[in-house]
Amino acid sequence: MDEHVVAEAWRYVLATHAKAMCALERELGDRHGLGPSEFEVLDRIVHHDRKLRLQELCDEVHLSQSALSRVVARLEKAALVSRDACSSDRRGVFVCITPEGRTRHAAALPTQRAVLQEIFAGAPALPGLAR
Amino acid sequence: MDEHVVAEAWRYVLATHAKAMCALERELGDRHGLGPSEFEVLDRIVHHDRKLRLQELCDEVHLSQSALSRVVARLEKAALVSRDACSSDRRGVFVCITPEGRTRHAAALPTQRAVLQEIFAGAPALPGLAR
DNA sequence: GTGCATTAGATGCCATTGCATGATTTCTTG
DNA sequence: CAAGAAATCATGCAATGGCATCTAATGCAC
Repeated sequence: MDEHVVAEAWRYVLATHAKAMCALERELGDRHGLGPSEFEVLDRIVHHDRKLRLQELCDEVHLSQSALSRVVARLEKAALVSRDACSSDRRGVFVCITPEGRTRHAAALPTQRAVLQEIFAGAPALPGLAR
Repeated sequence: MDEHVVAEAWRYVLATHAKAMCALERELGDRHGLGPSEFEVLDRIVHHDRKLRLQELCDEVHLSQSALSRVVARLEKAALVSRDACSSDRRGVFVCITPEGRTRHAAALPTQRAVLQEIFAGAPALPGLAR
């Protein structure tokens, strides 16, 4: 692939990621007391609509296993999820979203959508995917 | 813009950023002892081919002013750049790349290019930009 | 069943980052 | 010129992340 195109694509990814992450951190944090990672985890659980093993979550979020472990720990401390033992494999841990977790996620979702909308609307973003 | 398209674009940005950053960190780190931020700063200076004010750099890299200050401090400790006083504005600091800095950058550049090439070749990436 | 490799998840440690703030210098206003 | 506002860069601090490692549980080979 042409080197110049790669460089341009990389600059686009870097810029978009930086802008979006920064905005998400600010908006989700100020408005809902959630970090992007916390929201992401809640979002994945809501999306699947069932309790998930930590390892399953690990495949879906772009975090190391250790970072995910800590995010879940923070969420549990905030009572937004609970960690339940897995009866079939006692090493495993199920992460269950609590009612309060659902509420917080539902409240934060429009904020996240709005931020991303804003970012990607501003710059045509991904012309190839955008139709 | 369609909500689904935005979500897809955001997933693309997240995934590409994570994969590329991780690979860059590994390859640049192992092969050349540079982090992505360090390389980025060297690259910007080489690109402009002159000494830059810290603030100018700040506009070009996606780092906070404080993070940039520390990256430059690390680069200085590694003797890859020098911090020179700015005579016209004694608050300012010029960042000059050293000969060794140029050498290291030149050595690392192909690695960076190869990593990005690999990432963006693997998945067609940005069809809209990719031709 | 015993022992060894493997897997799941938690944790110690360290590096990097952003925010708030500090110190110094420059600019602006009167 | 004096005083306060603004700009530039450095630094204290806390949060987050990854790597290596630890513990516990499972699976595999014999």
